[in-house]
Amino acid sequence: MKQENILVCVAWPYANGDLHVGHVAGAYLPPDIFARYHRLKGNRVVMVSGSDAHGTPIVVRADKEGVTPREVFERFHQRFILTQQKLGISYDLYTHTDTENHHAISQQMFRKLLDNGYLFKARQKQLYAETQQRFLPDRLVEGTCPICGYDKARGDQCDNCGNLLDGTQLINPRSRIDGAAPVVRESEQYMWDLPALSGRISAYLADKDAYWRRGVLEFARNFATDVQPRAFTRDLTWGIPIPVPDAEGKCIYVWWEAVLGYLSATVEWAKVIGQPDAWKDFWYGDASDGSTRIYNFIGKDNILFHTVLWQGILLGMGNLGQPWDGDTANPVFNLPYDVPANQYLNLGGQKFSKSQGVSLDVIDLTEKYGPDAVRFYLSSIMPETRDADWAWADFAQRNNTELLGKWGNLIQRTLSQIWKNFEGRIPEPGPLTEVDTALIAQSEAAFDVIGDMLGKVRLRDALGEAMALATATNQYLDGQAPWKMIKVDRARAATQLYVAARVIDSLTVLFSPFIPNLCEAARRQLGYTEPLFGTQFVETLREATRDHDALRYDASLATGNWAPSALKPGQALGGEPKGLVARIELAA
RNA sequence: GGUGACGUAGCUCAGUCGGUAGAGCAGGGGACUCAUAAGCCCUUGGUCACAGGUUCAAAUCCUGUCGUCACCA
Repeated sequence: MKQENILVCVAWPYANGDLHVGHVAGAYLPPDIFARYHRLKGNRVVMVSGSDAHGTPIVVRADKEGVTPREVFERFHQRFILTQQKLGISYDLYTHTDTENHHAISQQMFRKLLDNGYLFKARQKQLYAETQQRFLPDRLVEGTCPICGYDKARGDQCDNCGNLLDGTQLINPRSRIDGAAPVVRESEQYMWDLPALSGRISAYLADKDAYWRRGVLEFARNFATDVQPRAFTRDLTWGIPIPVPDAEGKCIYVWWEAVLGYLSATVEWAKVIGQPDAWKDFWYGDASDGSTRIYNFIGKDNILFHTVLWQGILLGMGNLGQPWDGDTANPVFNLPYDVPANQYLNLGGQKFSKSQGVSLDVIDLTEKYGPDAVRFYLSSIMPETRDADWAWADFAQRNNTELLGKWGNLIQRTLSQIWKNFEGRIPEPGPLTEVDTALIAQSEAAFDVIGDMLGKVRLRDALGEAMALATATNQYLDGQAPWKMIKVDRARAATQLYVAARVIDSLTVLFSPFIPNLCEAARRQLGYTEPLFGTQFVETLREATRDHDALRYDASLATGNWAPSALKPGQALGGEPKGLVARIELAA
């Protein structure tokens, strides 16, 4: 089969607070499962993301703490790297938006849109904080609602009556940072002529019925038909300056350069691996036969940006060639093939909210329970169709009954019988009975069935299907009872245990996108010495004026294949089998 | 306020083009013992948010209400 180019784009976390399990379940774990599957299939996978470094909230936080914005975002960038490394989110490149590379490409984006006629100037009224010499985002202003009179309405919305507001409408506005009254100031900004692109965006959305999630598509179409021009620049101190003369203090609005990160990070990845043109295979490669695909994994709050606005940028830019440099030879960008947005994960029925103490520290969780217990639970309740809920009792129960009871115990009961009765070597099978071949056939078919689900980003279903095969194997063992057979017909018992071991071998691959660590460990117990996957590492990447840390993935040692087991009789187990899955006992 | 999505067993969720409601877990019972008292078999349990409507037939289509969520210069 033809090797496919799969670009896995992951939402860029904003470097202003820690990641919690809700983020992980919604946006970070799904792409990792997806990427691991495609790597096993032998496809060329690049998975990119990074920390979103710019914007006023980071500046405000920095001011509060008396440090620079760079210090704030660097701190969270390091936390994001650590968190995702602990969970095993296998980025080919996890970078950030304050690199020279990203700045340069963002400025190219601005120039392309300007040169292509999609940006125009307009004067805007905005609230300006004289005490801080800074324009204030609407959400950082509060005052009296002009509609209902509520005196703690925010500039973007009134929490009392629910109406949307413009910060300049507030009566007695005051800064939520220091309480000082802001003033209205006019400012000239570049506006993005999104309506000029709406026809092409709608055309892009027209043929997605077959495979986009319905809610995502409805949402996108709804907006694509009626778009307004949007501010493309802001008066910002911490951002990417626009590359035009006399534009002091004007930066590209954070959202636009953040989504551009998907492109710039792919470019950076290509540089880092020493093949500077490799990114073009994904962004310019022939996608007409479906063999080159771009996926964007996000939470439901980002749907608009990733199904309409980002497409608008890509269409508006056309390509990354620079007409002002005489480079017009490049073709147009590929647009995202699918945007499998997830719903939210709540915690014990409440929304995650750090300020109200509703949060779960991911680093802490992985250290206490191991990454795979967390990955398994999040995968089995993954909010693919609607909001889901993290319930502690459910977490422990699923771990103990499914991951441990069905899967871990299946390995343990099979291998320990082999260890005790067959000198720790995979036994030589005799003739296979109908029951044997039926189970093996089921395990082989599972690669297509589960692969199909994974390819369609139905991850929760795929995990359930793998677990069903584990159950079938447990049923097989209970029906065959090799522990009895060993006493009367050693050869038949050998066959039974071989069949079970062989299906387990297949299951270590089928489960591996979800619970890679447990599967690698199970394979070592089966006697394999080579890993399915590569390894993650943190590398400091150097540019001319500054360095940055990035999370990377080295696939050179990976040997996994999305293919049924070819387990060899006689293979020596990797030592006496020991339980792989830890029981979780919650304190009462 | 506008737009969209969702509301199915105690819990987490499936239900494709309308045809007498499903799975896993929890609860109850049983046979076994290789296995981390795990696994296997059987089983209780639902007026499919509510109210109307279309239809021979609606969880499924339409309208309204309530609730939840997201997005909206």
